[in-house]
Formats: sequence, C-alpha cells, structure tokens
Amino acid sequence: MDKNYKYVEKILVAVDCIIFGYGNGVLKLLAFKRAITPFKGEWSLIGSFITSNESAEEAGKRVLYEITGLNHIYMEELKTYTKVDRDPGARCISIGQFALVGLEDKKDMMVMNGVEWHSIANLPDLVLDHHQMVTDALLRLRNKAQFYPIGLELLPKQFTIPQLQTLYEEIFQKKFDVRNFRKKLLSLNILIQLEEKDKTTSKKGAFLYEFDYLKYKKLKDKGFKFSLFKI
Amino acid sequence: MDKNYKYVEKILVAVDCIIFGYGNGVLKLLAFKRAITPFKGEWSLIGSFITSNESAEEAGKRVLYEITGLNHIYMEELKTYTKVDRDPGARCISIGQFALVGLEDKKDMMVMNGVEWHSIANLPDLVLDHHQMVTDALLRLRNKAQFYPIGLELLPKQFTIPQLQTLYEEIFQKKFDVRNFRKKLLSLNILIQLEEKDKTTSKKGAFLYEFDYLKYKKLKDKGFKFSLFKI
DNA sequence: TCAAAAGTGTTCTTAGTACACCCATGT
DNA sequence: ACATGGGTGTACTAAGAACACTTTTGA
Repeated sequence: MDKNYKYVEKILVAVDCIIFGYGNGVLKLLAFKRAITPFKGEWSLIGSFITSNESAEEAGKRVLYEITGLNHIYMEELKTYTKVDRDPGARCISIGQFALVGLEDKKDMMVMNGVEWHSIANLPDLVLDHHQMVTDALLRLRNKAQFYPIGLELLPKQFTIPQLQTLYEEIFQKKFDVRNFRKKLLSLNILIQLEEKDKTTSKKGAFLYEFDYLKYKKLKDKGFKFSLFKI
Repeated sequence: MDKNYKYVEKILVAVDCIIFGYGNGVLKLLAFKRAITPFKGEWSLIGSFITSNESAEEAGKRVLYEITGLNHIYMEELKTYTKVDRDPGARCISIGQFALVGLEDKKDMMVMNGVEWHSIANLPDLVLDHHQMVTDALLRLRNKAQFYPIGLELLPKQFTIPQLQTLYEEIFQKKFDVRNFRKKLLSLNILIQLEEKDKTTSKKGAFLYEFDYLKYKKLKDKGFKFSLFKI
C-alpha cells in the first residue's frame, strides 16, 4: 500500500517460456540442457531475467529469438510463479510465457547446442517448478483451443482439414468423427478453400485451406465463438 | 538464460487487488483514495509491494486483510502487468490479484478511512493502469462464471434461486428466463435445498439453497462443467 | 486393380429456447 | 381482496452425435 519506493526490497524477475511446437503429428516442448551451474546438465525451459527496458512478453520474445532465430511467434502470459522457495538459489519470481510454434514451415529454424524438442508424451524431468509450468500450459492450450482458433498457430499457414483434425486429436487426446468434424468446421465459415491440394499424405490429395483472420475478428467482435465441439 | 544471479538487476514487484463485491443487487469494486504521494487524492486499487517472505497471493490476501479485516476470500491471479513505463515513479511490475467478496453476510466488515465500494457501472478514474486491470478482471469474471460456480463466491452461503439469477443478470448484463434458468440450474444437481425460506424479499418467501461443493468437485474431476447457458 | 487417405448425408438424440399462468402470503 | 414476488410445464427448434460408403489416384 505504502508506495514509499525507496525502502522496498526489489526482487529478481525472470520469464520462462513454455514453447509448444507441432510437427510430424506430434506435440512437442522446447527445452534446453543447462551447460552451467546452477542445475548443470538438467533440462530447463528457456528463460531469462527481465531487464529494465523490456516487458515480460518482450523478454520472452527476445529469448525465443536468441535461441531459435524465430520471430512473430504466438505468445501470451500464462501465470506468474511466486512461491517464496521456488528457486533455492535466490528469491526469484518467474513469469511463465506460453508460446506456440508451427514446425512444418519452419525447417530453417536454428537449433542451438543443448536445445531440443521433446515429445509431450515423453518429457524429461525439468528443473525447479518448470514441470508445473508445462502442466499449466497444457491445460491452457486445451482450454483455449476449445474457444479460440489458437490451434492454427501450430499449423502452417496453408493446411488441410485432416491435418487440423489430427492436431486437435493430439491436443485433446481424443478421436473425432471425420464427418462431424468437417461439417462443424466448415459451418463456421472462416476457412478459405484454395485451389491446390496437398498430396504429401495421400494419392488423392487433400484441399488446402487458409484461415480467414479478418472475418474471424469481425465475427468475434459480434460475440461469435470459435468452438468445434463439446469436450 | 544465464542465471548468474549476482549481476542481474532486481525489480520492484507489487500486487494490486481487483476486489469485486456484490450487495443489494449491485456489483462493486473496492478502491481507496490515496492520502499520500504519489497520486495523492486519486483512486487506486488496493495493493502492496511483495516482501521477501510471501508469495503474490499471500501478499494479496495480506493487504485485503489489513484493509477490510476479511479472511478466507476467493482470490486468483489475474495477470501480471509489466510494461516498462506503467509506473512513472519507478520500474515496477504488478501482479493483479482477482478477488470476490459476498457483501450480504459480511456486514461486520471493516471500512477504513478512504476505502470505498464503487458501483461497477459508475467507477471513478483510477491511477496508473488500474482501470485496465479492472477491465481485464471483469472479463475474467464473465468468462469464468460461464463454466465455474465462481459466482457463488459473491453470494452468502445460503441463497435463493432468484438471488442467483439476479447476480448472473448483473454480471452478464443480460436477462434470463426464470423457468429456463431454474430448470438448467437444478438439472445440474449440485444444489441442496434447505427447509427454510428467505422472506426478506417477498411475502411468499423463496427457498434457500446451499451449493454442494463436495459433489461438484467429484463431478468436476469426471469432466463435468458448471455451465448455465450459452452467452 | 488395389491400397490408402479424402470426402460426403441422413437419422436420432439431446439441449436450448420461447412462452403464460397459478401459488403463497403479508398487509 | 389484492399486490408482490415465487414457482411451474410444454411444445418447438437447433445443435450434437452416431453411423458406412464412394471417390481419387499413384504405384
């Protein structure tokens, strides 16, 4: 209450990025193996301390860029972790930043030494409360994907309907009926069908679509919800 | 990334509480008029700097207690505000804590000098980015009330169905059909009807109910969602 | 010609919405 | 006896769920 700034103790503030990627039909997490103490040799989320001239999201995007060379990545705040003893090294709070990366069209991505994509189904142990962060982030992904077209951040700009369905099945660990999925999806009227087909997964080929972000935004402002099914 | 703790700058970390109360059919916000600089005479959310031996939620609950004498109040993290220039006095990030208080059964609440409940419909200007925090919190309240029985935090332990409906109508700024509201609500099977009636608002009286938290928790674990209607 | 994935329609079931009157009681 | 808020049931409509076969084409 008393904002007598001078006599207040300052605290270390970090960001840690929970970065999900999707490629080859598998949902993955980006982590790196620490080369220096503390926690040398252990897996950790990618993070950084926040400097005086950047916001948490800026710091998150900065480290993500430093590590992968990627820019313009979907990122939102997840939660702030403030338990007094969460880091034995020092009192340090961490702002979790939740990020999504489509891996199919980012083949040129940098992969630095010690940085690796891990299948969600088979994660290594992570330092500190990073595992909790991943659990929280997965929940966020599932909750948000129900009502927002956030899943599309994990796909290339042009994608097929079977591809999208497979992604949803991976996210929710649940199978959907192909006919109902397609019917519901197209009834939302926010996909643009392209001329071309993607023939990489079948001989017949599947039509490519693009998401109509402008139309979606307009609809959203009118109260429309992007909802594919009841979970 | 480099957790070379010693050479990293520390930052002021505050909590600001967005405290909603509900009484006399009106949704209200708790704020206080600053008696000291900076921002003397201006309205502000209730907040504090975080000390080295408390988490953000503990700090939030601490100030809430200091200001109102209230304990065991619903509180969750809203969002962390980290813009570099959000506080002209110093680089300072603030963790927004979202809280709900039912006012009907807290008549004994302390009301300190300068602290006031303001109708949401008629808020004063607030310092810094506090107005943004309130906007975000209202959105959170609406989003969360759709799928979680969070609205009950704003009512006394024993409440009537018309009372609950009025609350929802206040939160969503929307009228609901009495028959459909009651039907849907009771179909969830998580309210316990009591013997007594509340006769304060009508001659006939309305039956009192209690929420069955245990039953709700069990159902929730099985995937049940507390959802009253499509918004 | 056949294997493999893409694409398509109908019926049934469930949940949501719209709507109007009687009930209990204190004054 | 009447005014006031509490309580109830039914018919219609829309959305979700279940379900199996045809199409295309490269090898």
